[in-house]
Amino acid sequence: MSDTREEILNLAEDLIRTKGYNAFSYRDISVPLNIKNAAIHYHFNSKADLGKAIINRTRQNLVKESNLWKDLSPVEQLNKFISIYEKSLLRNQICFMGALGPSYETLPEQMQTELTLASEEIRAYLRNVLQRGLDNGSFNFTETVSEKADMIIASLLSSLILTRVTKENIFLQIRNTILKGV
Amino acid sequence: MSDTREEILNLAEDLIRTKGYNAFSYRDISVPLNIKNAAIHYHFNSKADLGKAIINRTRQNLVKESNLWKDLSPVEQLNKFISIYEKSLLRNQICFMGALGPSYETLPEQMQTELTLASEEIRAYLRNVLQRGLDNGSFNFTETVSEKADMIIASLLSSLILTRVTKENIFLQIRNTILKGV
DNA sequence: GTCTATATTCCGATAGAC
DNA sequence: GTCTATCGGAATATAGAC
Repeated sequence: MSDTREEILNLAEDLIRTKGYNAFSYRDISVPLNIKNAAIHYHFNSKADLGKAIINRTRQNLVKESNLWKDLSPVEQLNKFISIYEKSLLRNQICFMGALGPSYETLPEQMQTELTLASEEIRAYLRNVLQRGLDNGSFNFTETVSEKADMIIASLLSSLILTRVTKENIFLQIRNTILKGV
Repeated sequence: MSDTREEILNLAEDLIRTKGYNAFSYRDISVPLNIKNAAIHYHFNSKADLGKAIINRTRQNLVKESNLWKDLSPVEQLNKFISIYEKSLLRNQICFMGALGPSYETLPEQMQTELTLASEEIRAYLRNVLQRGLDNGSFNFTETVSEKADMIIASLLSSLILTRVTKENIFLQIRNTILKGV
């Protein structure tokens, strides 16, 4: 992959996760990268293609990372999962689901499809971690695995949003509560 | 307040909570209401003023509703609080915090201020309900009141977003988990 | 692969008539 | 209070030269 293409993806992802899909323009990419908007269109035919590529790359990243973690204990894997959100916080980003989900109805169909696929993969991954933790006795909770997974994902997603709005570190509180509850 | 002004507020609120602040235009309001965009500008000088008025109205609604509920038990008040989100779900809306929070950095300063004030009021209200439930023995949890309140708000906020993206009723799962945990 | 130049459309906002 | 008319700017996208 060309450097330019990757730099466009990196910058566009940051823009989506700080400002949102509908609030960034090609200008926000072309100026910092010192290129013209025609150059962006060479790499991505449309803004929708660019958006889709970003979600798809994130999906692939989860596959890669979960492969790297596959020999870790469920406890360690849960910590790795939570640390993804912590890294976002340090970059003043929210997660891509929290950034794109609220404007789901306005997204091009190909982005909606990609986003829904991503949500299924993330939830399946976490359900698997939680089930194995229950099986080997390192986790202990009364909710179903599905309920617990969705609760963890939901609270982490919002923690990044609420940290922005409240100007308090809601993420830290949420992480504490999650770890107490498994 | 004139009918037109209120109809603008109602429609704009729905647009924010279905599409987002940056994704709706005056056209989305003027066409359904059969008015011209100049008429909207008569009632609200700028889009920022309109956005601020919507958040402010929501703040006042919470004050009014919590006053109506003030003699209910903590358990009943928690159910009323959760039912606010359920009503949003039935209208295919997300809550205004979930709609505006992700694009916080792009909002006019007066909307940011109003939104942060709203978050403080909502959190304070729920903390109060939870504390009184602990005091009279109807709630039982080990987290701090502040942690519990933020966990509940965060999970409800995300439940509406995730219900859209996953096309499953995440809200129902989240509500079950919340009620098991207090 | 990147550029210049431009097409097209839409946006929020305002002036002034009624 | 609502209208017509218009301004100035910004958006995505494309054609064609280099």
